[in-house]
Amino acid sequence: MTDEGAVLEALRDAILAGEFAAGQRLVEVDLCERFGCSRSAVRAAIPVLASEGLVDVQRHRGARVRVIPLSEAIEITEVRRLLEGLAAARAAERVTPAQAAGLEDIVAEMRVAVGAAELLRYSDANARLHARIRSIAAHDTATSMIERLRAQLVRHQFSVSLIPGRPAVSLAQHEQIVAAVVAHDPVAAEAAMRDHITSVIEALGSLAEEQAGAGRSAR
Amino acid sequence: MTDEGAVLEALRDAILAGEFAAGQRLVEVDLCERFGCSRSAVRAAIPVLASEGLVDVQRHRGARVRVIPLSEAIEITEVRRLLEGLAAARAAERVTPAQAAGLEDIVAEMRVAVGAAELLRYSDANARLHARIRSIAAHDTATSMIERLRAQLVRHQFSVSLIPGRPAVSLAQHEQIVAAVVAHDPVAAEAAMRDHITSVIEALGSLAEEQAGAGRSAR
DNA sequence: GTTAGAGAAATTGTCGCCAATATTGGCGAT
DNA sequence: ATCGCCAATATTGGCGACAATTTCTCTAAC
Repeated sequence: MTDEGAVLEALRDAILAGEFAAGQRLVEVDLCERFGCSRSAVRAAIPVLASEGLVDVQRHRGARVRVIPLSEAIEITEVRRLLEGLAAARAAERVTPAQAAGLEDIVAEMRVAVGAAELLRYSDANARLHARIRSIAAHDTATSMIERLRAQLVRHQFSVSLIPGRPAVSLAQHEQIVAAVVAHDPVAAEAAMRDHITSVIEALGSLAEEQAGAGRSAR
Repeated sequence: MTDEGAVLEALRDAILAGEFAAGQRLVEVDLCERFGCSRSAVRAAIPVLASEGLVDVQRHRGARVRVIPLSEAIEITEVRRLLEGLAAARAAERVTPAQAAGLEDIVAEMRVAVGAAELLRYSDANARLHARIRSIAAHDTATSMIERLRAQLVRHQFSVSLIPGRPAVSLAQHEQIVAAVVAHDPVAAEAAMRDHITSVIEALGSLAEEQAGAGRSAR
C-alpha cells in the first residue's frame, strides 16, 4: 500500500466500517502506521474525504470523522429520495428480462431474510437491490451522488433498520418498487421509490424525537 | 498565497473562469509559478478538484481539466432539475416578505436586461436569482450539490444562453417561479422550476443535435 | 518513407526535514 | 482551591530533494 489511491480507499472503508469512534481525531502518523505508508499518502487522502463529507478538517487542527446530525441525515435522505426516484424511473424504462429476473431474485432473498429475522442479510440484500437498480438506470451522475450520500449516513441507516417492525414494512415497499420496474412503468416505479424513502425519512424523524426525549430525561 | 485553501480556490476559480483550454493538461510546476506557491499546495488542491469532477487525474500522468460531453451535461441538468425543484418548493414554504421583495427585484432586473439585450447582465441576474432561492430554501445538502453540479457545466450554460430567443423564454419561466414562491405555493414553485429546467434540457438537446450535424458536415 | 527501439527530458510520486500552530501540563498568583 | 499565564509537547503545514514513470526525440533498420 504505497500508492495514494489505495490509502484513500482503505481509509474510506475504515471510516465506513465504523472503525473510528464518532468525532474521533485522525492523527496522520497513526494512520501511517495503520496502513503502512508515509504521511504523504494520508495527507493526500484526507482532503478528498473532506470534500466527500466524511471527515472534517480544520487548519492546524487536523481531521476528525464527521458526525452527521440527524437533522442533516434527514436532509440527505430528502435528496436521496429524488435521486433514487429518478434511478427507479429510468430503470423501469431500460430494464431487460434478465435484469428483471435478477431483481426478483433479490426480493425473494429479502423475503427469506425477513422471515428468518436475519437483519444483516436483509440489510445486505437491501443495499444490493438499490445498487442493482442504479446500475440498470445507467445514470452516472445520479449514481455517483447517491453513493456519496449513502456513504455519509451508513451509521444512521443501520439504526433505522433496527426499528421494530421496520423490515416488514420495508419489504413490502421493495416489492412494489420491483413490480413497477419489471412492469416497465416508470411513473409507478418513481412513486414507489419515493414512498419507500419517505417512510425512511419518517423513521429517521421518529428516531430524532426519541433522541430528543432521551436527551431531556438524561438531564 | 502560501496556504493550501487559497490555492484550491484560486485554481478552481481559474478553471471556472475558463482560463484553461478544454482538456488542457495541468502541469504542477506551471501552476506553482502561476500562483506563487510550491508544489505541495497544488498537489493538495488537485485531488479535491478531481473529486468535484472539475479535473481528471491519472496516475503518473497528471491532471487535465475535465471536458464534460453534452450527454453528461444533460444528465447533470436532469439531476439539477430535481434538486432545484426541491429548493423552490422549500423556498415557497419559508420565504419572508423581505425575501420576496428581493426576488422580485431580481426579476425586474432580468426584464430590463432582456429588453436591452444585455446577455451578460441577464446571465448574472439569473445566477443570482437561483442562488437567492437556494439561500431561502436553507437546504444545505441540496444547495451544495446544486453548486457542485453547476460548476461542472459553466461552459455549457453559457452556450445555452446564446441560443436566439432563449432569454425571453427563460424570463417568463423565472417570472412564474418567483410568482409561485412569493405566493407560498410550494407545489407550483416546484413545478415551475422543473418546467424551467426541462426547457434548459431541451435546449441542451438541440445543441447536441446541432453539434452532431456539424460533426457530420465537417467530415 | 515508415516504424521500432533506445536514450533523454519532463513530469509525477514519495520521503524526510524543519517551521508554524495548537494542545497539554505545570507553575505561580490571588 | 481556582484561575490565568507560560513553557513543553504533539501535530500539522510547507518545502526541497530524490526516485519512479511517462513522454518525447533521435537514430537506425527495414
